Amino acid sequence: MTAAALRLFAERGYGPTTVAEIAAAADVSQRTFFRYFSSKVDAVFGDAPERLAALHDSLAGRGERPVHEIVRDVFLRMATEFERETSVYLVRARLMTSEPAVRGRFLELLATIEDEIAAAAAPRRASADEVFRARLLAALLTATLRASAFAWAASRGRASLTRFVTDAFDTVQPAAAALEGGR
Amino acid sequence: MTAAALRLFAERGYGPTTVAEIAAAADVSQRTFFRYFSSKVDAVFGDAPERLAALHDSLAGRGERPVHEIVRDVFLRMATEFERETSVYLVRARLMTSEPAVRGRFLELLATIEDEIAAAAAPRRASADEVFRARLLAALLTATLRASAFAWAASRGRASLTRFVTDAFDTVQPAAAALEGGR
DNA sequence: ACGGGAACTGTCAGTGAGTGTCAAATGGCA
DNA sequence: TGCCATTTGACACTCACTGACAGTTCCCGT
Repeated sequence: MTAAALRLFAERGYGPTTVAEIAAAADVSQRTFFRYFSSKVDAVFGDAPERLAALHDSLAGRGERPVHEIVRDVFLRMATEFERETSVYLVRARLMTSEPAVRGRFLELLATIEDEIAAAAAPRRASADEVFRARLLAALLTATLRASAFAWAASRGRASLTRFVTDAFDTVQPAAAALEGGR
Repeated sequence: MTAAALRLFAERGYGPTTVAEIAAAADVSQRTFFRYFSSKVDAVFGDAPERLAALHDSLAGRGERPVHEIVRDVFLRMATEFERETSVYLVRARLMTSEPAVRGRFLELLATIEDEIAAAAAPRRASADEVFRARLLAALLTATLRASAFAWAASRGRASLTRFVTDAFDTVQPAAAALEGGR
């Protein structure tokens, strides 16, 4: 179903493709489409729940390791998957840059990721200041993913996504460590 | 018209309020509403164009000053305005946290701001690597605004927004300076 | 093999956002 | 007053999305 949607989006563009057409291409009713995806744009990010769950589990199962290292690993794992199936994810990346709605949804997903990270980084019963620091840390970390994704999309998949992510984390590392370690 | 929309959103909530109702409250036709705002959610951020223009001008008119200092000043000026008219902007902030659509629009606006900053930070005829560094810098700088805005909204306007912004920029400063100064 | 309940799917009707088209109104300005 | 341009309203239409209900499929113990 996601496959049918992405194919149609790639062929005719996001806007001109109707949900009815996607449903027909996937041999289901329109109503069924909306049982699987809560919106048209969600069909583009069908795997979001799993990715979020993976992040959540990794953060929950961290021992003493700092949050930013966990996040770095998770993001790198994601980048590797993206590069393994470039064709699929490039369609997505292109939609992301051309269609405001898709871009918006992507940003919302990143915000959810950010919430997840911020929650994990804040100590139990954190002060307002600690909450803010956790949020800022999370914002910094998702900034790496956002910048990498856009740069990758702009290069049309020719540049190395994993290298972008690695570089981004290298530059952010000191600030992140300070936010987490520092008093 | 923005005033009428915000009032209705605050009274009945975002979802239940229809565009027809907003238009009626503002004594215009529904068609006219959509001439002023390209979507329902846009009525919440009626001042976005001006703010974007202000940022653009400040960036264009910078001499030798680094981008992150300019952005810091612009953001602080915005924060001051927000705190001057708390009642209006708190409605917005609350909608931002409760309504996914509003939150999405806010994130898109931030992304546009990010584009603006990235464009200003990248040298003319930049290499792919320089473009990425500019993007990352821009992502870091907007992260400060995002974290501050959410923290402020969470505190229901009781905490100091300008202090959040100041603190955020202090922690990001080294990384930003490195991204801009370092080759 | 069979009955029954649960989960899945289709049909239908409806709401509301957003757009194109064109005519009417409005507001300077000569 | 008459002319032009910009703004507004009215109407009709598309499409995303939802609620309600009925039919279908699948799985389970017997």
